[in-house]
Amino acid sequence: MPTSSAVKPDPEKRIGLLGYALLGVLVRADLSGYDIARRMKEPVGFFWQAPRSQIYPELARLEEAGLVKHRLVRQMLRPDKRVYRVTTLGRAALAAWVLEPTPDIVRNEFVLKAHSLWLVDPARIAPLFRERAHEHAKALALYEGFRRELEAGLDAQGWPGDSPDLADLITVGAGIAYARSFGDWCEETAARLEAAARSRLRMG
Amino acid sequence: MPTSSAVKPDPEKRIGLLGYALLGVLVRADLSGYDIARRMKEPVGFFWQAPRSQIYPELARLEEAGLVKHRLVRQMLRPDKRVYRVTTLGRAALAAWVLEPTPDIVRNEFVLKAHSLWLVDPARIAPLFRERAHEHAKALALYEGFRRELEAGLDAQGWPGDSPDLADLITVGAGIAYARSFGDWCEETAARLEAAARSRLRMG
DNA sequence: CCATTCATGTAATCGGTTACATGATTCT
DNA sequence: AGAATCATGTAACCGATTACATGAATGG
Repeated sequence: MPTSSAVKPDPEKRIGLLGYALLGVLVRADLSGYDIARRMKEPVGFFWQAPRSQIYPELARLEEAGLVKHRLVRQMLRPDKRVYRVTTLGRAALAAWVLEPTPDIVRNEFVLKAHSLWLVDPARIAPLFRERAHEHAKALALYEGFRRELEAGLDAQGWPGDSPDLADLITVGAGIAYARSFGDWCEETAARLEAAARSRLRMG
Repeated sequence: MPTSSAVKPDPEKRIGLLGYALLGVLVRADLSGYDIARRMKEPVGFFWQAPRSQIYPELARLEEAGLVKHRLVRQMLRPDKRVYRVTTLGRAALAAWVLEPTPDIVRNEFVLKAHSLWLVDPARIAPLFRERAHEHAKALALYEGFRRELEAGLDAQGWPGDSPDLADLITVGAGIAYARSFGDWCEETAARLEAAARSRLRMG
């Protein structure tokens, strides 16, 4: 019998990806849960999403763990709000997590459908790919606009220092890579399916 | 007061993405749960994953819904197994799902980390991106090998008919697009971070 | 007048991960 | 002798989605 005494693996609450996502938003600016939710839609939502119902309890957990703290901001025309700030401990935890190894898990519903597309008349699916290509093109234009702004800002500075600007540039770069490559794939696929539909017609 | 009588929204069990993922594997060949699990790792796992603990109960649910059925295959040197087959109903459900609209949700842990990379010394993160670029390059070579084989098979056939070959080609195409574009992004980012590290050195 | 914004949450449910449990056979 | 393969599952937990609940102020 070894010295083990049925120890529970981890009594201190471990922080998950959602927690780091929120910390990543909060290190850039002090925000209320509501404001975080907005940013989890718009810039951060391009690579990570979280609804309010997930954000509020997670903020409480982060505070319990000492990674953030809040102060009450009283307002008269709007409801009072809790504004959160990352603590030194929280900042250190986030920085340490960045250097940890990252598994590469891909879960793509559209590709999952593509895998079974052979069950369906190609003439009926081709438009779905055309449409999707169009959406990616719109997203691409948006991201490229963001990137131009960020590049202008960085050129003015000379070098980034400890501001998040370089990280922002890198992040939109990922969005651009995604939108462009999947957009191209959608168009290529649409073309292939249209060709398949034509040869089907000829063959009866 | 309207005519509503607090009806539960859906008494018939609704099938989720996991169910369609399994159907998509099973329409191609009759398999045991164990064999499905293997394919959920290797070819399908490139865009959708599922462990055995998820697969076995889901197969039972699919059978209850009449979308698959199984027969017992007795073996003498190996344990007996249940081999599943998709029913006509299951095939129709899968085909219908392919034509449904698909939300575009991206959740990328590596990009989430990149968003907070400005908290860390660039000289320490650059290698992580170099490494990741290398992994994508390896995956890319693998996928391109698959594609060559599939293309050879399709050229021989002339046109795809009702076989999954064209869908396979399209699916590896997505893998290639992903591996190439994220690989390039990783290299570009590594270069940028190395440059940032150098200018940091100069500035002290 | 109705929808939206600001602001906070709870509850129920579903989907996914990790660990546990068993047992013969074959490979190193 | 020990690890891996074939074959089936269960249980506990965690993370994420959807729906519910409240209430003032502003904009169309």
